[in-house]
Amino acid sequence: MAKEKLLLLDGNSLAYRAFFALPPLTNDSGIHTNATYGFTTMLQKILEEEQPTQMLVAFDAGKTTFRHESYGEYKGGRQKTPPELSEQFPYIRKLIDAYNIKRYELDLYEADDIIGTLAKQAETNGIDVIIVSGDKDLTQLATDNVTVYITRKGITDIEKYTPAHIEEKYGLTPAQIIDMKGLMGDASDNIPGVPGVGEKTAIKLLKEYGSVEALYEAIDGMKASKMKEKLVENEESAHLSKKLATIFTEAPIDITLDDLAYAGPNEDALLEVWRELGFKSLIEKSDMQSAVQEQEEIQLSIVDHVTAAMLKETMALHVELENEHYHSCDMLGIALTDGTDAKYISVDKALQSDELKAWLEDASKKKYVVDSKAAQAMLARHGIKLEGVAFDLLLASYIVNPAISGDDVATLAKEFGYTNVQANEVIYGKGAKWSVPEEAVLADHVSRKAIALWHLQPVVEKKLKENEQYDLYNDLELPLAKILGDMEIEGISVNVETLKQMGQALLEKIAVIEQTIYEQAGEEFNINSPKQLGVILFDKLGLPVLKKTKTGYSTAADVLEKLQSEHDIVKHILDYRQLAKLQSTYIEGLTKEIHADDGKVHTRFQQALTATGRLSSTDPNLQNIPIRLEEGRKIRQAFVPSKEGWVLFAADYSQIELRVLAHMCQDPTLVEAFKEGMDIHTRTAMDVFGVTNPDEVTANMRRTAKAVNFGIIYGISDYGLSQNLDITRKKAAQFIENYLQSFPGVKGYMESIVADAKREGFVTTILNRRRYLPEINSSNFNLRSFAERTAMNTPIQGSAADIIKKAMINMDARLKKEGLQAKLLLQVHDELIFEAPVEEIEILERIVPEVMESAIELAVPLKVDYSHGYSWYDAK
DNA sequence: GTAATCACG
DNA sequence: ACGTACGTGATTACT
Repeated sequence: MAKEKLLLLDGNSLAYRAFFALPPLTNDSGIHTNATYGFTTMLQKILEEEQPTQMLVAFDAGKTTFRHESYGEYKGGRQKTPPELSEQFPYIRKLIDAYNIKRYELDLYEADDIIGTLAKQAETNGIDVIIVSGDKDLTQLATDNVTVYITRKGITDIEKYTPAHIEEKYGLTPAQIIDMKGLMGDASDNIPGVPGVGEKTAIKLLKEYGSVEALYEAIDGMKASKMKEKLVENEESAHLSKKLATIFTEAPIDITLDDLAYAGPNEDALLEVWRELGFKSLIEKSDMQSAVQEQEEIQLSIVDHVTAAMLKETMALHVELENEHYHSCDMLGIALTDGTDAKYISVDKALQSDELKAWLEDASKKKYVVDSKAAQAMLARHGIKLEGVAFDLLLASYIVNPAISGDDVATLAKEFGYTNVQANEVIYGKGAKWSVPEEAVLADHVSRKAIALWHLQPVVEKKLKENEQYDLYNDLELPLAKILGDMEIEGISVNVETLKQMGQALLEKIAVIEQTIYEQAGEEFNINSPKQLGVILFDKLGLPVLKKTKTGYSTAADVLEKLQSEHDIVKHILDYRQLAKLQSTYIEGLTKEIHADDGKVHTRFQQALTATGRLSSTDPNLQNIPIRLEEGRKIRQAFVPSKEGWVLFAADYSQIELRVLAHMCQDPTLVEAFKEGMDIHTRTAMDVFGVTNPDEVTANMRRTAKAVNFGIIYGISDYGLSQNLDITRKKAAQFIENYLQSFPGVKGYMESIVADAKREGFVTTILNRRRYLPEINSSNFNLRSFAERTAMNTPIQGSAADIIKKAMINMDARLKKEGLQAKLLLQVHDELIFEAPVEEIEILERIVPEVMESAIELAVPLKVDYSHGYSWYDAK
């Protein structure tokens, strides 16, 4: 049998090390994970390298130890453990348990003492011992059979202390480490030592005298010096300090070496904890991922013929898709359950069944689904109009907590403690290994999803009601999903020819600029590579470096703009960048997304993604089509109506976020300004610059005021404003102060919303959407400041999102009621884009502003601007 | 996969 | 003193 090897870990010390060595990390639920992650990687590495036969992690027990009896101030004056670390200790314990590693703590004793005691016992029994800690004190335990591993700066970087290494490093024996600490003390443990004696002096003294005791026996013979005085004066302290630093190797532990046998982790439990903590890279690296989570049996039947008897009044329905691109991918299967057994129906059978089609289209038959919009869009491609969605797990989870990420049923289910369903990755694999399994496996997986939905519907709805968010979910998000589905399915026509011509013109221009840049640089290089560009600009041409990134020089537009006067090449690079962006993203990228069959693009609006409640748009993103610069704006000429004689109609909220702010803070000046229909940036300029007449406000003053207003919405900071306006921080701070003095209501609101967030842990919008801010009470300045700005911004941005969502629902109803052909196509945060027959424009001009302005009544009026034209470009 | 950049509100 | 504007998505380069 191989020689036994005992690994002893200092749990507290390693957790602290990991916490301070790694940047602040959090998982999807906002729990900090830097200590747990560092601890885990360290553990993984050491397990692999050492292959121990026995293991234990020791922890410090409560606050007081036997050392406090002889010295009350022991470890006094220590900083309180940061809450971001405290919250991680339970997970570290969970991790250790999942590894099947013994952990131990003992009242009145520190982890050191437990480790010392066990190390001694093991050595007596001829077992090799390795001790791992971040605390050098432990090196006193080193012997020929006991090696002490101390982590260096990182956590996986380790220095191995054997007696020989200690001799080499300090010229001392391990036992003399204690004497060294007795003389020099330890600030972190509040051990006094002898003032004025540091590491160097302590080592010198010990080389000469051997120990603290021997030193004091010989002290009379020492020649008079300042140091001798200090030593004499602090003799008592030296002895006490040595005593405190001595690790006790006779602790009354009630575990034996036999209890410490280590035979490897419980892989399922470990994966479970890793998933909870969001250690995706570790899960992927490990070969445990294939380990199938223990699943309860389910009752399911694969049906050949859908009968009316199978289709109940209320059922969980799952439509399994190949991937997230539901406008183009395949459907893999369908499962239904009413809480008894589950029915799995293959795609072929499902599409042949008129009974199923009728049931799916029957609004009175209630369906519990996940991602109703995806199911709606997929079924629509097969001529089935999904109706009667009564529960959508994706949306409900998002409302409970928008930080919950992922659209996999397994991921969402787990948030609510339901685990009887596998992650897609487990069933299909990922990347190149992705494949659809045999039907039995697929049927089981899809059925489990339906069963999960059935179980979760009451659980999640209860949670929504507890948080008073059921209305937001049921009356806003759920009906909105269907409207968004209709919009996506409808799509918007894009003229390929227009794009093609623009692309050709762009390519020619780009080629010319490219040559000019190469000439001015004196060589050819990849202009698209910031790294290569940096070398040309800052090394070769010697332009001044104004800003750096983590990896090198910054070549971002704001930096280049400041360098324009330095060299002609800069302007050309800016032009190149602008045109290259248009070409790659908006000409080539957009063209790829045009469906060949209808000449349209069908974006996907992500409804359960943003932290604030906004939508986002992907494949293609239609919410960032250029508008600010004329060259880019022309891209909009390619967006056209789908029918002859139709036009595009666009309506946007004017200053919706500032109006929301006015409503929430009730600042009299701000409210009044909106009620009187004033230009809000001019009004702000008057207050910030102290002028009484709007005519005195210059264009520049208004521009500055506009930036201040943005700053207010974003959670103002003087630095941010100074960067934006390219002014000094001091000036920016002055503007902010002027603003807050002029609008005391805003100041009060900002203060109270941050205070609320600190108390409740979350902020809310007008319709009670929540965003949790776990870092609002962090002791880390950056994290806390970020959370504070978020607390100020989210209610504003989120409430604006609430308003336009409500407007979309009301608008959809209104279009139906009026019997119009006009269709809503796009939403871009504060604007709605429709297409309509030209003869309906007059009606739209009347009803769209009316519906949008009355979506939610605020303390200030909402204002909507609108226009129409043959293309999106012309609807300005 | 991450970083840098840039498009939008 | 700390280092920053809020919220997104796509492309490219590079490891």
